[in-house]
Amino acid sequence: MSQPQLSRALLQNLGMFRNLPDADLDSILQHARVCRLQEGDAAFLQGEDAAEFFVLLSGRLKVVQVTPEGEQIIVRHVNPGDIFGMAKAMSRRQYPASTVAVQESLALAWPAAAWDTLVSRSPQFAAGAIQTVGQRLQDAHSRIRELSTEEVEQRVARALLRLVESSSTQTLEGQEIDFPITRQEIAEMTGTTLHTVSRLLSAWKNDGIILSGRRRITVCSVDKLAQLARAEPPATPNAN
Amino acid sequence: MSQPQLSRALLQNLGMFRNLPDADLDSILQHARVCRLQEGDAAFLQGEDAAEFFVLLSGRLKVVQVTPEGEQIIVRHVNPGDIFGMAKAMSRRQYPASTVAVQESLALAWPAAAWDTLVSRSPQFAAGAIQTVGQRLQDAHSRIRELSTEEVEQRVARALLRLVESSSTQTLEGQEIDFPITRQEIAEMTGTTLHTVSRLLSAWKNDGIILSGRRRITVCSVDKLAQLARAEPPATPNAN
DNA sequence: CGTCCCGTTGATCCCTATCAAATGTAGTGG
DNA sequence: CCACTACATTTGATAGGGATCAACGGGACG
Repeated sequence: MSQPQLSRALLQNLGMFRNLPDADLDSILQHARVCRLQEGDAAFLQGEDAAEFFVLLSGRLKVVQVTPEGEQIIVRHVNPGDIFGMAKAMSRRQYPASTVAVQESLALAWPAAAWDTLVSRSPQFAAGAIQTVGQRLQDAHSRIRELSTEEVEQRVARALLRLVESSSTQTLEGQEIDFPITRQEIAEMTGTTLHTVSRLLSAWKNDGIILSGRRRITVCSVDKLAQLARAEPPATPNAN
Repeated sequence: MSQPQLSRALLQNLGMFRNLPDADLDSILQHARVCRLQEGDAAFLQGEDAAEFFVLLSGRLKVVQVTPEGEQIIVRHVNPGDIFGMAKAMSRRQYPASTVAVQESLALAWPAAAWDTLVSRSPQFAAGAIQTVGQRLQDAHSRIRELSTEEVEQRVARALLRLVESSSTQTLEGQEIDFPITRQEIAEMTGTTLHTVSRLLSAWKNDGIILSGRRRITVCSVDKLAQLARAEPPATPNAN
């Protein structure tokens, strides 16, 4: 089991691992398993026994729930540096969702038991975990608020903005989303259908707000998109 | 400042406070402030500085967010034994929502600083907090899934079932929800309008599934309601 | 006994899901 | 290098679930 050299540098800037002494970090790294994922591979599946928790080093994952009726929704995306699969830490037996790579990814995995060790060894780690979960709870509440009160157009606009925010690259034309994404997936993020998403994106493409190809989206005008996300701009923004 | 006698018994069965030595519990109780709330009173308001966290001893609260446009949504209800207002523990400066009594209530409040003391004194306390927040995150994801994929009727049915589950009393006619609740509030829980809720409840009343008066709801047939929550029963459930 | 809320019920409209094809685009294997 | 296949996207037509607009009725409380 000769692990590749895992550097402390991987973890020590990762929020929850901050404030841990180097010795602890080293010991933690020794128990880590490296987890390589090709696009489409799952780190784990909904309902599986929550045996491990993970940190994403590189790439991008989506967290997916399937409803009893077989529909999918995307709960969130996992970015490099994020912890995921903390089910056991929340005292869940099984993972409540599947986590799937949307591009080639690299993660570290630890046996769930290691969690308790970490928490008891460092109150800061526990505090970091609470903060992380708390942030996700905030995000979830935001989405609930949006799903409850906003129209599809605003929700889709907001979803794009979040993607730009969390993982996009500046290009000549604008901010390009770093990983391949389909209309179907955007629909699963916003509680609508791929048809409606397609129509919206087509309209926005006509207005020069975005560019898009197969599984690629570039946001040209973040401002106009933010405008749309706020509210329906009254067709005539006042001759002013 | 002669506090009423606060018994350890109030806390020691409260999940997060379990596993704390009696001496610690006593010391914790000494720093608690008693917080009495009349119906309609707020423990704190959205946007206020998160100076305290709370435990509800008796009564019932609702956690409410207002959107930029002034619409309200009910994030969750707080039941006796629940912790609320943990914003500071999640490193939020301000409370992200208001918390308002829907009936006369009694709570304990601690200065936010006490949180860190608790976490560092007891890893179990930290673990309990993570579990609590994790459970709420699960619940939030369930709601997102429902808002994304289900129809209004199912969502309202499910909301009623949850209320029955968490705070109802068996009466002659069925399970009566313990606190006053309006159609408007149910609408705010389910992302719809009071009109639609009223229509649904009227229909269900006709079918003998519920009884309702002003701000009062009794569920007579939990089974039929669960049926409705699952899916639209095809008008003819098959002559079987 | 009047006023304030809360609840009920019509009528109408419109956003968006659904149904149905056609077109485009990558990848594959011959 | 091209035909073939699988998957993504686009676009039209249609229908329907709920929101919205508008009144009215009824119980509680001062």
